[in-house]
Amino acid sequence: MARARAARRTLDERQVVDAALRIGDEHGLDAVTMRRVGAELGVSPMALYNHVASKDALVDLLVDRSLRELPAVDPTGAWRVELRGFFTALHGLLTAHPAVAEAMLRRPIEGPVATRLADGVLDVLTRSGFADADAADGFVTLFNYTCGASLYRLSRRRSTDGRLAGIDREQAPTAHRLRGHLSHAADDGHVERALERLVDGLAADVRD
Amino acid sequence: MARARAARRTLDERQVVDAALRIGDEHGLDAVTMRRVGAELGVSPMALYNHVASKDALVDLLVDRSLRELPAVDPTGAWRVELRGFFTALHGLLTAHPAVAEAMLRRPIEGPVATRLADGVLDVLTRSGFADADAADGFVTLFNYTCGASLYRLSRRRSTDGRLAGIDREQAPTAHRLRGHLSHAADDGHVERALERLVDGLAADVRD
DNA sequence: ACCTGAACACCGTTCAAGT
DNA sequence: ACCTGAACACCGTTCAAGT
Repeated sequence: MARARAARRTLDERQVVDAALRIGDEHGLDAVTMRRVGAELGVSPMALYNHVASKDALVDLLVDRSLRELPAVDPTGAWRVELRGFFTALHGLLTAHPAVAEAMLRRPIEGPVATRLADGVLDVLTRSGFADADAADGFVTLFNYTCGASLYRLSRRRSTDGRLAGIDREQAPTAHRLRGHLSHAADDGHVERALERLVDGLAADVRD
Repeated sequence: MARARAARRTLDERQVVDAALRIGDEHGLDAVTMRRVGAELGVSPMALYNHVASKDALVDLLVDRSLRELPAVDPTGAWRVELRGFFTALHGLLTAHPAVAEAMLRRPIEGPVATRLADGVLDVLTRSGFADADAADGFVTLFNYTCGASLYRLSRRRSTDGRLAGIDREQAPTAHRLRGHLSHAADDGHVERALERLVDGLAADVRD
């Protein structure tokens, strides 16, 4: 009974990152401040510096932590299937955790989890007959599109009503007429279809 | 002579936005603070609020201002040529003005210039036989890729040495071997080639 | 009509001090 | 070894005051 009480409330990196992720998911990356994370953990802001080097380092850890949710690709699998699966999952992650999408563009991502995931994608491509340069180009193209698509959806969500209401019918008649389609272009189905096309487009690079 | 003297140093919105753009291009978007823009203009930070509604509004104006550099698309032109030209120019703009790229993802872009440009792209697509939904999808896909590619290059530039040095050879052998190619995937030539492919991929949507 | 200065409620981070 | 409180140099913005 004596050793169970008080629970030895020791802080560690994992708790700090989890708290930051919680706040980020709920209130956006801007809400992730050292003061607020400290408050969430019932601790002084300065206590966090015993476990993370800086605010920037905390954001990097937050990204790397959440990337763990992604399934690794099977390097021996069919490349089209693996790529579609991976980037669809990445897009799902980024739209489910907008703070991660925000963080990925504020900071270069070079954490261990990100690196391991990229390695798997590149591996399946080179094993499938892609030259090194084509594998790298294909990966980066898909990655760039996926981040862009997540950000586009995020910005739609942040927009006044998410429906592109600000478009002037006189000044921009076509954009005005297509405003509904422009909003829906961020939907899951459309993104998945675009990813499928991008993946298929890489087929021209496979050497026989 | 009497009315020429003292030059009636009146501040206006244009001067404020120009100063913000100057600071952003040189020192990044984070350096664009009301205090610093005020200092650049030799004026109190609070003077700016007579010409822009808020810091966020100033960033929106900064984006819209710099988008003016882009050439409008010719709605009667050949859609492949027009699209390639427009998105290549957009990518050039975003890499030349990193602050604009940063701003485009922090804020939804709905300014008048952005809207007019989008209208031109959508117009050339619908005139060329694209259904409304396909035109919107195609535009958004290209836009997302272009923003993503600009951010990727920006993050490479921000990286420790821009060469992906942090990749562990044991943990991620393929990524390590391809690190040179991964860095170069952000180069102009590679982005233009990817844009060309994306544009060509849309051809399947044209109804005859 | 436009500008200023002081003030408020925030930031990240340093540093000396506590246990 | 870990945590705290005060302090510093910043933010955006409000508000009363000046011209």
